[in-house]
Amino acid sequence: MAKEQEHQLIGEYPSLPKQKRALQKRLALLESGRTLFIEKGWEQTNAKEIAAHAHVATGTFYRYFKDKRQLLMSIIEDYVDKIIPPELNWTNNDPISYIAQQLETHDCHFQQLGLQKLFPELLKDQQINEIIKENQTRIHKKIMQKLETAKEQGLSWTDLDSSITAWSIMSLSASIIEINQYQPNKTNYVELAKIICRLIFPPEVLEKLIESNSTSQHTS
Amino acid sequence: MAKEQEHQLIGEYPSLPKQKRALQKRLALLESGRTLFIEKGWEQTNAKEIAAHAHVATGTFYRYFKDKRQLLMSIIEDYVDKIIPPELNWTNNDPISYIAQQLETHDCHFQQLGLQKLFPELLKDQQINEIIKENQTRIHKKIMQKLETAKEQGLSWTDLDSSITAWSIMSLSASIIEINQYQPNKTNYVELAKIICRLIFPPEVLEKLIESNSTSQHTS
Amino acid sequence: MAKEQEHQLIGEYPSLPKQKRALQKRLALLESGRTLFIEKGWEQTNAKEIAAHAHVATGTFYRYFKDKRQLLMSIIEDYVDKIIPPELNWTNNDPISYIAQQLETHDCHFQQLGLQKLFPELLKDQQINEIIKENQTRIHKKIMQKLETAKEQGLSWTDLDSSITAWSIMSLSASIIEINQYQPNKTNYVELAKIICRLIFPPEVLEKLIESNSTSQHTS
Amino acid sequence: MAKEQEHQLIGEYPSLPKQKRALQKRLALLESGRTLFIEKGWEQTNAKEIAAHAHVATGTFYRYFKDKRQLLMSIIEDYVDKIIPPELNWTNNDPISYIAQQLETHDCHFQQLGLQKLFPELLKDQQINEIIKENQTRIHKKIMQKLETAKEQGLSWTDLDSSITAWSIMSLSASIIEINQYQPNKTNYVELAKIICRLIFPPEVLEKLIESNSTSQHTS
DNA sequence: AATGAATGAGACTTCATTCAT
DNA sequence: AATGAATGAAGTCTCATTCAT
Repeated sequence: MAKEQEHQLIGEYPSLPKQKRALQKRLALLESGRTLFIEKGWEQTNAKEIAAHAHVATGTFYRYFKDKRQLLMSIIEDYVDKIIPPELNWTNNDPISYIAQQLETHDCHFQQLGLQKLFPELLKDQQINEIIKENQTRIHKKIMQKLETAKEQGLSWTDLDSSITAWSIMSLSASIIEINQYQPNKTNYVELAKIICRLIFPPEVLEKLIESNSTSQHTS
Repeated sequence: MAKEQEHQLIGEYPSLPKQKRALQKRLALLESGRTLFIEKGWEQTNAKEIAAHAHVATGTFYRYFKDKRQLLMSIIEDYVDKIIPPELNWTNNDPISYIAQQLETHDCHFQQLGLQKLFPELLKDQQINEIIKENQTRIHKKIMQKLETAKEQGLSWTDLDSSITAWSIMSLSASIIEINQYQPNKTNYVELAKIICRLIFPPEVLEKLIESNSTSQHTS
Repeated sequence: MAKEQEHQLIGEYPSLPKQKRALQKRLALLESGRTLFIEKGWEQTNAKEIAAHAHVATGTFYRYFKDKRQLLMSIIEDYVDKIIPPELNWTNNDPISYIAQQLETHDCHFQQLGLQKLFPELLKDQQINEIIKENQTRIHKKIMQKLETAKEQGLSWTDLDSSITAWSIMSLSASIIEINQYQPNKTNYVELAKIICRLIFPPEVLEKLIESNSTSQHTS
Repeated sequence: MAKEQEHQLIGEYPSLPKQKRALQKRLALLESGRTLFIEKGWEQTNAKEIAAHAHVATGTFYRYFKDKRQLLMSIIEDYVDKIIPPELNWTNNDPISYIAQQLETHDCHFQQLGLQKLFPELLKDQQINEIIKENQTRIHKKIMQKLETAKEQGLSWTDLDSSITAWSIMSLSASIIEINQYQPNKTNYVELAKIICRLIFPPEVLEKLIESNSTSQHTS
């Protein structure tokens, strides 16, 4: 803001189109909201503070957001996919390292957003709840289909229910965040990946998969 | 007030009711609080309503509870162990049916309490959070020890990290509630139990365990 | 309850029973509201001020009144009959002095209430508007009936429409307030009464009425 | 702003628009304001809406009007004479039909403006109040003078106070609007005119006046 | 001149908690 | 102990008006 104003006085306006500047204020509010929600908690943060922290007037807050909740909604809108366990895709890869990497990415995103503390609050919102549920269902379906395919190809366990296995995989994926809180360790990703793989592949199959993928990578 | 508090431990009730009627009022308030919190949500319920619903005066509320939060704390105090994933003990049992039954019990308790809706609120409370964390850690330790023992006895997988496996088991146990919400089914308990067992025992071990236990049960 | 409480403590409290005290607060708020509305105007007065002026907390205001408007409603509720033109009854009286006296009473009430300034505001309220309209219609009906009777008895003009005359009488009655503002004078009441009488009685009839009433009063 | 105001008379427009387009905007705002005030009420209408309805920006509103109130003032400025009871002039006419026609004209104007709903608001404005009062006084004076003249010529009642009669006539004239609301009827104008005439002329005088005027009209 | 985003004072209201009875 | 009226801080949100472009 300081920079901008320097240019204004001199007369060479950066001349950001109105919409863009407005967009910036909106973003400032979003960021300010996210920061404060994480820092002080949802209930402990009020619209006035969010506005002040974003260096705008209270009224401006209400130009862009109906209320505090809508701000929260907007904050997570773009990140819905990141607060949802990753869609694990193990085909054509070394499953363990692939999954481990996915877990790490998911965990990083989540941590970066600092949304852990907001998560409970999010769940209260029916709309958000629905979005999350839909995504969960969608992902569950994809994972299940892959499990079925794998089963048909004789790659996976035959005695486990695909649907429950899919939910389990999702649950385990999500748990990486909690595990890292209790017991932070770089190897958690790999270890959890191994566990997830155990739910999918019998050990001998997994070995072959790793082998073949590492070979193909070698050749390629 | 200062005086009174000197005589009290923090978190204790403003006055320990010794008479029956008083105890009844306290219980009425607890029940009233639980009902309303579940029905309308924590924030949407106020002290006046809780008191009214319990057929006492607003002021009486504060004779039994320091504030609204303490009421919530008291509500869950007795149930902390029930909102925590069960401590799975598979020794000397058919692991699958034993775990399945544990899952069912846990799920039932949880559902009955209707605490799902309060859970997010609970997590905000540092004190409760700590209690939960402690319990989690304690349970994790126990499970891990059993896993280690099992490993030593050659009963369990040797390539999985015991600690992460223990967390995974806990995570899966807790996920039964969510799974039942997405896909209600009586067999979920058994299917999830199978999955948990897969993380512990190689299939051939599990078979033997089941066999021996059913035999031992026959003989006994 | 009031009695009981007097005996509880030494008994020398002003010890107004709860209800009574509450009622007093309510009255204080009503009076405070009336005063401030008249003094500063409706829009310029807010709930906080009304409460402060009545020496109660803001919240107390909202225990007794839903909002500012409801306070206003309550203020005038009891006075609705006083802000409505008087119901003129001239039978068996010296019409002029009777009407003059009625006008004076009405004017005094109105002035005392200081409601002139609030009147415009009152009219905005639909509910109040309806009450006023109903009363107006009721009074109009009564006056008209009397006019009809008088006409039948040959006491009143025969060429004037009773309904319009009734409205005119009401309008003139109400106008005393305005007239007194423009041109304050003790004789206004009598002069306006004369004018109203002119709309009802031909001069010769009026004379006889006055005469006979004054005679009957002498004899009685 | 300070500078600008120095060059302006209080109550004058921030800038006197000299160009056609500007004038049009001003008119659009006036019309927009009038419409919305009537439709939604004074308090319920805000500057933003008025501007939007006139297809100009919010800021433009304040180029033409100091504030919302000034807009209202400007709206009625041209119509002040129309919200004031008509100046009844009965000389050289059939008084009844003349007055009836005046009443109708007044009523029509008033209705057309839709100012009934704004009236209460107008009265709050001191400036407007004064204008109205001045006009009322002026009209009252004129009517009274005519009454005095009539009295001298032996045309009117001798026992009625001219001043009060004048106020009464004004009050009755104004009441046509209310009467029409309660009891809409085309003949109201004539009937009320008759009543007003009764306050001025004794029946026999009125008859003669009507006769002579109709004759004179015939001859002319 | 015109624009419309920005401002911020302040209105209204709720409710956890206290206190007089 | 019990009562419920009273408190008043704190929150949400509006809108007349200003201001940068």
